[in-house]
Amino acid sequence: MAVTIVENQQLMIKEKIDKVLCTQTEPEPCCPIKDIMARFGDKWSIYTILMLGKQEKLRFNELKGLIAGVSQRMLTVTLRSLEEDGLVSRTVYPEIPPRVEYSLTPLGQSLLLQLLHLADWAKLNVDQILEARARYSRKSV
Amino acid sequence: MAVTIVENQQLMIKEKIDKVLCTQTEPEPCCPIKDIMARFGDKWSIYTILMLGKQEKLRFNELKGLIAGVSQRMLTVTLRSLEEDGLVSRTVYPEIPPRVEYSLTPLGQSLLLQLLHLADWAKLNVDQILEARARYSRKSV
DNA sequence: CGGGATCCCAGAAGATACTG
DNA sequence: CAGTATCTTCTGGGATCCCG
Repeated sequence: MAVTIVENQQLMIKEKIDKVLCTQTEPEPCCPIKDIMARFGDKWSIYTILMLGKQEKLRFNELKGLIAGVSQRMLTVTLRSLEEDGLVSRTVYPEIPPRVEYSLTPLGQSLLLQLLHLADWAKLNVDQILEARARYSRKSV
Repeated sequence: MAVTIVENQQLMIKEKIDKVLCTQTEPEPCCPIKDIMARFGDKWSIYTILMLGKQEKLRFNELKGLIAGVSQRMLTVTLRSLEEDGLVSRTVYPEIPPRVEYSLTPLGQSLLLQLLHLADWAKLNVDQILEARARYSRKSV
């Protein structure tokens, strides 16, 4: 019956959730999602990854030009963080003037794919969300 | 040839990225990802969604008990935000003492599925990331 | 019980100036 | 050019008090 299929799916979802939550009550080792989300949940990481996904190799100021509104400090911080996690690689050419090129690592590329999935969801549902917001603001008037 | 297949895939990815970035240089209407990420990129939204995914209906203090470390203010703020976007529904029972139940809307459930995909990626790659971090910290000594 | 409103602080983000 | 250093500003979030 359709019901049991649905129920099975629900069960699988719950199992997955359990695994994700893991030892959430404990202080430390824990939660992959939260850790991962913290990486690219910030304001600039996503754009950085997307830009590098488009262009493969980019120098610092090229990136800065492509990401509207980012300050050079925040771009530095963002790139460092991504480099630290092995999502972005940084190549310094010891020339004068100096040249530094950034690109996605294979790991970074695989994350990009995930982000694009998420983007699909977002595009698919953005109207519903906007509608919900409008409804909400109307209600609270 | 394999090469052209890979190239085609790359092309599709770049097209997708273009769509996601859309008019990123313009100030306003823009970027679904960023908007969506801003919703659950914060500290507590994910946990809230996961918990409601597990339990269907939860009262405020039940939720507070399940999400380790959340303050009542932040839980309130988080729930309001999720409700505003139509991801969580809030049902008030006008009793004494008052009772309020929260649950995921269909939209929220579909987001949950996406988050679980992301969690799969995270679990699959968490070791690589930790390794990269270790390498990075060793390098900078 | 389930929050709303207010106050306050630490740490994140921005602007600017300087350097190898 | 690609940063680092420093200063300031802003915001997320905790603590507390209150109400229906």
